[in-house]
Amino acid sequence: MDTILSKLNEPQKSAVTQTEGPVMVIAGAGSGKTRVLTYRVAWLLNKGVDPFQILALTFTNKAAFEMKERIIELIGSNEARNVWMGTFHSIFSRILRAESDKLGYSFNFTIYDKDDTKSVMRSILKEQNIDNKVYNPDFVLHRISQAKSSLISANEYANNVEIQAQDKSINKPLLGMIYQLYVARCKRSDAMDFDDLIYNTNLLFRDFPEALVRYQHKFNYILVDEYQDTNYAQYLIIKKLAASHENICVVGDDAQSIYAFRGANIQNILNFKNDYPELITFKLEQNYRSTQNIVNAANSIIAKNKQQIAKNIWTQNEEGQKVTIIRTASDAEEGSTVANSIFESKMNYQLQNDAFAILYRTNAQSRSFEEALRRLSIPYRIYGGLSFYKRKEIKDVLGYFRLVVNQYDEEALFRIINYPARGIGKTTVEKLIVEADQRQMKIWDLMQNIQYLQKALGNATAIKVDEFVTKIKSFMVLLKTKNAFDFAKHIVNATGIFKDLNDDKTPEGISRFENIEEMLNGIKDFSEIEVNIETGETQNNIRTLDEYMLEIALYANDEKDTDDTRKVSLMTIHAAKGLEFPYVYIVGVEENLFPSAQTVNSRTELEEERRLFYVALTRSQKKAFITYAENRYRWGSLTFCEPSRFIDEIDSEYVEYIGKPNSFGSPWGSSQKTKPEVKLTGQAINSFTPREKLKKLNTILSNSAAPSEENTDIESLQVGMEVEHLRFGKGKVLQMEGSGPNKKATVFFNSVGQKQLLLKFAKLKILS
DNA sequence: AGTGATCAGATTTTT
DNA sequence: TCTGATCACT
Repeated sequence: MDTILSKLNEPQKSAVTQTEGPVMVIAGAGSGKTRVLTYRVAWLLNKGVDPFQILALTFTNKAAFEMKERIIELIGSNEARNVWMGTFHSIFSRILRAESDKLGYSFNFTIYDKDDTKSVMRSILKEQNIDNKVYNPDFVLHRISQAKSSLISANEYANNVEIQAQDKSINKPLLGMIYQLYVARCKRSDAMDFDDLIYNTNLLFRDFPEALVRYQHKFNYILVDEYQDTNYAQYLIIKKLAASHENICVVGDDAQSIYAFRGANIQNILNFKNDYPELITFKLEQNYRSTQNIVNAANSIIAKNKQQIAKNIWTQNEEGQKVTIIRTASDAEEGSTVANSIFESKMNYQLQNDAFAILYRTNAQSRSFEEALRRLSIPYRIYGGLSFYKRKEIKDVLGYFRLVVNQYDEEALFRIINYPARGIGKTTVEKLIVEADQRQMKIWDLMQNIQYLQKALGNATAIKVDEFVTKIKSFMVLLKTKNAFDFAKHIVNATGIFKDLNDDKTPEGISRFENIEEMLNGIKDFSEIEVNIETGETQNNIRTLDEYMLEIALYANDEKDTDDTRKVSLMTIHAAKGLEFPYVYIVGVEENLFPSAQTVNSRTELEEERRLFYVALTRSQKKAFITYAENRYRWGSLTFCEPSRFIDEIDSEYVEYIGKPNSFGSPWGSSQKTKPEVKLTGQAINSFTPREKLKKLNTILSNSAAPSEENTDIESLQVGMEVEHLRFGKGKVLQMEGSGPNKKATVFFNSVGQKQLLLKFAKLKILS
């Protein structure tokens, strides 16, 4: 264990070994936060603490998984698997299932995702004849989410004089009533939304003190990662659980708080000391990730924020290259510029695709980069966006799974009751809803009473509904006996979904079919690998589909990559939190996009955008690029864009500007400040001479092949010729393909073997 | 009841 | 540009 400690610096060491009492670790970007958390858990385990007594809350399930893997490596034992480690949502959903009867839910309660909640909300508004323009479903749901994160129940909301007055003043007096209806509707469906998982845990601990005491006793050591992003409801859970032993360690960085829009309360970290007067605070200020230039540039940005804990982030790393700011004419050019730049760096430094990340503010921006990367045949992977589990065909199949597990799941029921078509249309469903309402029954219970059905729907339709019910019931019988894979296969066959999609030979149909197959494969993997969560042993028990459902409900966003090709990463900055890449491109850095138009009128929101920019910049290890376009297609039409204020805010000492020769005025628009023109004074750490560097930039900036000396030569290049490459030395051309700017050559080099080169970039000299 | 066409609205970020 | 919601037609 001492060898482990030797890998830590002084403040890290203290943060790891101070296991008793309340501890707060303020960890600057790249200061080894994850390392401290990992080592702290390893340290506890090594001291003999029972893994079942450690609760470690992370921000994503992926982070939890990776941390467990590292701890296992560190202590050389699978014991770490038994640590209660995961997101607030996954850990407390586990606890809620165990205690579900206390709160009036069943063990198999469904977790509604955003699509489900939106659909619930839409149908409530429709039933109540409420104008969904005034009561925009997203707005209403956001409001309800805020209330739940502040532990305000629907009844409290509806009866609170102040809230009601406030809602009236924004002309939305019905919000309280809608909230009540929404809660009743979820309850009736035996379903919890994401906020309920936290809210109901609070209810459990409030109303069942013996349960609270049990968990207080169970979790002797509590760790919370990304503490700056917790909301009030989460904060209170932690506070209650830690109350008896106070062995609580929170780790975070106020400068990286970027989830206030989701209810995160930055005060949780700023006020932590008030709750625990004995608090010991450690600050991790040495950055191990980035070059000096990046650290300094990031510091100069974040200094513009008023609300923050004082800290001094520094690094011993090399000075590095300046942050390069690139102007392009359009979003399409932005895409090709970035793709070309990646291609070039790959060639020049022999880098892998996974050394690069493209970070943007909104998911919608990914398109131009996808297209440009595809044109250069650079593999990429988009994180976030439309995840696998959100695809229509997948949700349809999941609808069956869900209904079989929980028959009261109305969202699932409505989705599949007529898919594939079986003659139960919209009118029938509406009649069912009305009838169930009148008889004060749940829809599923009503559907089992054939007399009621006949009365409400007529004989012919009643039979169809009855057949549907019989089918679902037959699935329910199989659920407990078949393993997940066999069961899922049975469902897609018995319902006709498989045949339905197999018959569809359009490209979309084929892709849907393949997605279903992929899901079945995923389920197969699941049902074959059994890891006992209590002991960590693998067993041969069958894993049933309801277990699968529990697993995926909260993992819907961590889609796993199926092949292991190294790829360029494309993601939003939010999704990039906690990650690092050698080369980072922050793109679309324009006013009204980043910062986003909705945030520029409020100081707190603007500060959050600035923190977001800080997070983006501090993802980079070696080199950061910032790009913006002067024109961009937004919702179909071309709009003019101005560079973001954040570009101005970086201390000019740490940046270099690149733009095409400005044909109309200063490249900085009408900006009053004098801006440095193209400035290339950065002390390059690589071997480029300034002249080569300029040439490189020119290449980056040109979309079409820039005709340089080499390129004119290249026109005459043919198979069999001897060539010389700047980096690889002498070689022989084996093959040529493509034409114009996309002309490629396969060359065998004496030094490194066979390489494929895009002639536009490869600085080849013809020798013979 | 089911299908196809037309039109409006969307873009902030996510467990 | 793309998705979904609504409407008209079969």
